[in-house]
Amino acid sequence: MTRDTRARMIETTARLLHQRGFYGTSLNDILAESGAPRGSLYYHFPGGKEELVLVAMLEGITEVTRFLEGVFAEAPGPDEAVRAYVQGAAQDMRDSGFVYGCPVAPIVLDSPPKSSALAEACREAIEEWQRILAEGLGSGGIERRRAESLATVIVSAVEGALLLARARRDVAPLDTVAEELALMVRSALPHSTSAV
Amino acid sequence: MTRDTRARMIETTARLLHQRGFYGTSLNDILAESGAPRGSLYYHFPGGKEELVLVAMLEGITEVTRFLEGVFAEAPGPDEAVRAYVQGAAQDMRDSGFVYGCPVAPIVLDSPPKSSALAEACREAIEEWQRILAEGLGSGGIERRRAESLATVIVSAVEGALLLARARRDVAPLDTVAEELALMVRSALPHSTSAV
Amino acid sequence: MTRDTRARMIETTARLLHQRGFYGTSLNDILAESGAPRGSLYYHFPGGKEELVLVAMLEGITEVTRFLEGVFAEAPGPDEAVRAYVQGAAQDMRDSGFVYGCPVAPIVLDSPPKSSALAEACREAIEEWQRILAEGLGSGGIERRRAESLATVIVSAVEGALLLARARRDVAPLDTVAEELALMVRSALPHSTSAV
Amino acid sequence: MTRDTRARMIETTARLLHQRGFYGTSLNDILAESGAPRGSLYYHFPGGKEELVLVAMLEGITEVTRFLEGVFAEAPGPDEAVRAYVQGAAQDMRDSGFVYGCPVAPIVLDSPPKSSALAEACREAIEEWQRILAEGLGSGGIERRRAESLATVIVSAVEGALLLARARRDVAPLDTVAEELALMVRSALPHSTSAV
DNA sequence: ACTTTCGGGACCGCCCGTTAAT
DNA sequence: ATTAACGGGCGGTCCCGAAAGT
Repeated sequence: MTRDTRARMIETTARLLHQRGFYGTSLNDILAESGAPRGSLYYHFPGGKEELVLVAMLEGITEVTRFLEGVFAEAPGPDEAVRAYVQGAAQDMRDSGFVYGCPVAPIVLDSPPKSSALAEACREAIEEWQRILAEGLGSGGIERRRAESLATVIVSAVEGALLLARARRDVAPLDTVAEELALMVRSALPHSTSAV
Repeated sequence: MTRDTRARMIETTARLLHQRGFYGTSLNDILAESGAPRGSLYYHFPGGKEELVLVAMLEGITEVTRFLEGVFAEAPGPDEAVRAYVQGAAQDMRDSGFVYGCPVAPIVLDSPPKSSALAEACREAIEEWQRILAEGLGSGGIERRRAESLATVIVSAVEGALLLARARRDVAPLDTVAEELALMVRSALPHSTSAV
Repeated sequence: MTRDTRARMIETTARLLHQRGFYGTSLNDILAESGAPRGSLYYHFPGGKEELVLVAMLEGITEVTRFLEGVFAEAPGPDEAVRAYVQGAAQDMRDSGFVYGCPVAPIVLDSPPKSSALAEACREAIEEWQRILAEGLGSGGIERRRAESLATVIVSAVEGALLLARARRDVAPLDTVAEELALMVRSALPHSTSAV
Repeated sequence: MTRDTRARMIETTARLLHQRGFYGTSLNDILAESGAPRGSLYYHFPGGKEELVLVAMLEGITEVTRFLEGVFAEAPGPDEAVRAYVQGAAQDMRDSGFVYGCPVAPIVLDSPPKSSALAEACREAIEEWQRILAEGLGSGGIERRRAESLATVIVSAVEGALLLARARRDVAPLDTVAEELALMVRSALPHSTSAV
């Protein structure tokens, strides 16, 4: 029961963070939706809201990281890996009714107070994703510096496309970005003939 | 004095929205920082917080739109226009101490309630920016469909790069995105030899 | 236009007082419903809310007083006069959708602050109605002391029956009270055989 | 301590409702006078003001109901029971410094919004009192229909006399009504000689 | 290990009244 | 006779966190 309560609180928190950000997510809502009593929160998360949010965000980050590692492990080439990454994000969006996007974006834009821990975690998550992408592109033969630039563009474009998709309630921007990023990566590959 | 009070409230609201989003921006903060009394708020904005936020956001949107139109009018080519656009965003970020990003992003991610007006305005702003970009790219000779795809990627990448820049408190992601997007546009131009 | 605005404000105030009492009636509501601008209120009623309420209440009191005088002037006997009085109140209730009751009751029960003027007016209105009733009954031959007692009972029963009628949204209590009070008065008449 | 805080809030609420009605009774006043912190209110009464008011009113209603049942159980006859009932009301008025009247009257006259629960409770309380009175009179030998009519008149007259007493800050109207109602009931009793 | 109850401050919106300018 | 623009305090609700009590 203990684990259930704790896990349910984390899940609910993650969802509410996506929907309404840090300040828009109230502990009361979390408690009400997860069915946990008030006291339990401070038993499981003595650090209060910030700790709970951090844990929920870290779980989301880990999922994204795992997924990103997976696509590079499984895709036939870097361009296909990137396409799969973006399409995975699109799927999450669609499946969740345009709620689930990037787990760090809402925190970054709300910039909660006393948030060195939260802000740090956001920064590190983004760096990790960039690193994985850069390595994946590098393995495909793209020169290191270029790969890092492309990784930055890819992370940026996906973050932005998630935002556009949510605003339109339509995954079309993610589809478009998936194609263009794949093309961009292909163009950067060493033996590419750059056919568009 | 009238204009001053009203204008000051809008300015303060815009800044706080960038810093902490819709839910993190309290009317008390706005009133305290703009030095306006509570009665004035509901005189100038009978619709309350939502109306004030809408007005502040619309002003920010207009600024971006104007700037975007300007870069295409003045730059020698579409690739340079895109570079100037992203560099303009980078400059705003730097000048504001990593506070000012996109005026619609915080609203989209907070998805305020009863907000058809706010959500609609966000959607329209993004479409407008995409339209301006697509037209600008089209004028440079890029085929219409491709221009629209690139416009989506550009808007997405800028949105995302603003988020990355904020997370890192460093405009490097915007610089990188500026270069890569310019390159991407140049590659799409008809007489391009696509040299990378 | 002046009279119109002023008169409309008074009317609206009277209605809102009946509906929600002194504290439940806001100047904003009055202004909104009467279509008058804010400044007009303090031009016509420098004393603010309390003065406006006093005026509105006094108009209502005068109407009741006039009606009460009328029934005694026109009815064939005191018992019929009392019946007509109560039925008049019932008609007001019904016609107004169970909004209009006694003009002083909401003020008495809210006991507004600094209200010597309002409270005094309520007290005087009640005394006036009792006086008219006592005189009317006395003219019918009922001994003076008894007439005064009956007047008190009649005013009380009507006040209470208005409250019951409103609570039930049904004028039945007023009909019942009309019959019983008429009977009570007839029983008190000198030549009455007290037949029921 | 739990019971104390909750009970104190209810008591204070009841008193303030009598004094100033629903809209004139602020939660701030209640909290200040009962010494309870804000959080306790929404813990004990999640429904907010309306729930607190409902509970306070129901307690007052129960007291009246108990008292009414008591007078019929103890008085030698229906007329004496009615006299005792009215005198009980008079005593409450006097003892409370002309604050305590009927617990439902202030709510009925303020007709709070969204208040089906409150309005319903008022209606039911009045019906219950009428029922008790009608039964008590019926037990004394008064025919059922007449007893019901008299019950309506009695409840009405007491409600009204409480209002008159409060307006005058004098229980005289209640004394008068006590005598006249007792007389009225006696006249309606089967073996009455109807001596006045 | 977990819950109940407290604590008080912040939220946004509305309140009534005033002022300076017509 | 009316208006625009304050002025600031109070409305009910909800906030996050802690304490007391199992």
